[in-house]
Amino acid sequence: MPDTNPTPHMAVLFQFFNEVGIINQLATAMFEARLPHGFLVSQFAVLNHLIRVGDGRTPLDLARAFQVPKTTMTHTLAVLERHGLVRLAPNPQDGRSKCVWITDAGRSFRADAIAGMGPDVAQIAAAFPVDQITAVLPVLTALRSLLDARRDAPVTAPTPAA
Amino acid sequence: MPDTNPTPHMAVLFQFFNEVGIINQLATAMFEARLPHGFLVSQFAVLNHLIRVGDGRTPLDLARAFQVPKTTMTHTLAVLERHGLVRLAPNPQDGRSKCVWITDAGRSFRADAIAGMGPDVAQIAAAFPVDQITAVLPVLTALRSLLDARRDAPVTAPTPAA
DNA sequence: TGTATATAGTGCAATACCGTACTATGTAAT
DNA sequence: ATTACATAGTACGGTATTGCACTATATACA
Repeated sequence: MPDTNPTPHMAVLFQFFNEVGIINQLATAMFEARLPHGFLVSQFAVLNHLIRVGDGRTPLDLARAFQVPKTTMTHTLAVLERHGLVRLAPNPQDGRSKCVWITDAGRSFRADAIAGMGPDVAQIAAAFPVDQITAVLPVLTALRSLLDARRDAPVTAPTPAA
Repeated sequence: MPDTNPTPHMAVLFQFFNEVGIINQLATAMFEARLPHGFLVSQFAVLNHLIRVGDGRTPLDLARAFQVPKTTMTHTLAVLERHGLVRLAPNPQDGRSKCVWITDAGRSFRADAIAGMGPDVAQIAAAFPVDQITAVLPVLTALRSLLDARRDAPVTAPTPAA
């Protein structure tokens, strides 16, 4: 009978990914409660990114930044464009491509959203030592990089004749 | 003109939640690549939970454990039941409720899945100090608890105007 | 007992996410 | 130039997720 118990390493990683998943759900719900009804964090995140990192990027750039499939980004951008929060223009550098520009309405939307989230974040910061979050960030970033790199070169199942 | 820049605390928390979201996506994709085609981590996670914590629980217990709406758990359990991986029985303690039991097929499914994930986890453990993950876990758990508690008593602030 | 209220689960509809396949455009090799 | 191949974006379909409304059962209390 094979061993069906995960190794200690697996147990730690499972627990880690489990916490990560739950935190993600709770934080998503928290932030979405502060967005206008029907808007999603994924949409806000794109607007925020366009301001933080700069707009004029291509949809594919954005898809890579958020690690989502390009079809997902197409959809997200379509929603934002439908609401007038971004504008899609042809990419003068590449006829296949487009550039994403945030509109004034998009800037307002983001500013209002951030303002609305302020009290929540303040409450968290008051109840939880932000230092600890800061301390944890490098580990998360490093692990994210590893997972990202691994994605392009996953473990190849034991191929005897490789 | 109002300040549209997030506070330093907000910036840290945004970055944190962003990393958490991306790690969640990458880890989900990694694990799902090792599940039989079409199965999702959310389904595997329930099976894993039933073995780790014990089966015979109610759907609502499971929904709470994973912090998902009960309708989501209904759906996940329906998929698992359709594949014969869990069995739903009436709850003798409560006529409104049910009990979820994992089947032998469900145990095999979980064991196979964990075995399939082994090489990935081993590769990560080899390339990344698991000690750091272990060290980070208490912070995540504490923050998760805080978010969870906050969920029932959020900041009372004017909801955004649509 | 009877009535009001709370809780467990589900049906339904809306939509986000994402894989596949396709079009259009760019790039490289000859 | 022509051909082959690579890349950016999208249309479409399938499924997960989730809010709302509903049923059935439990609980509290008069």
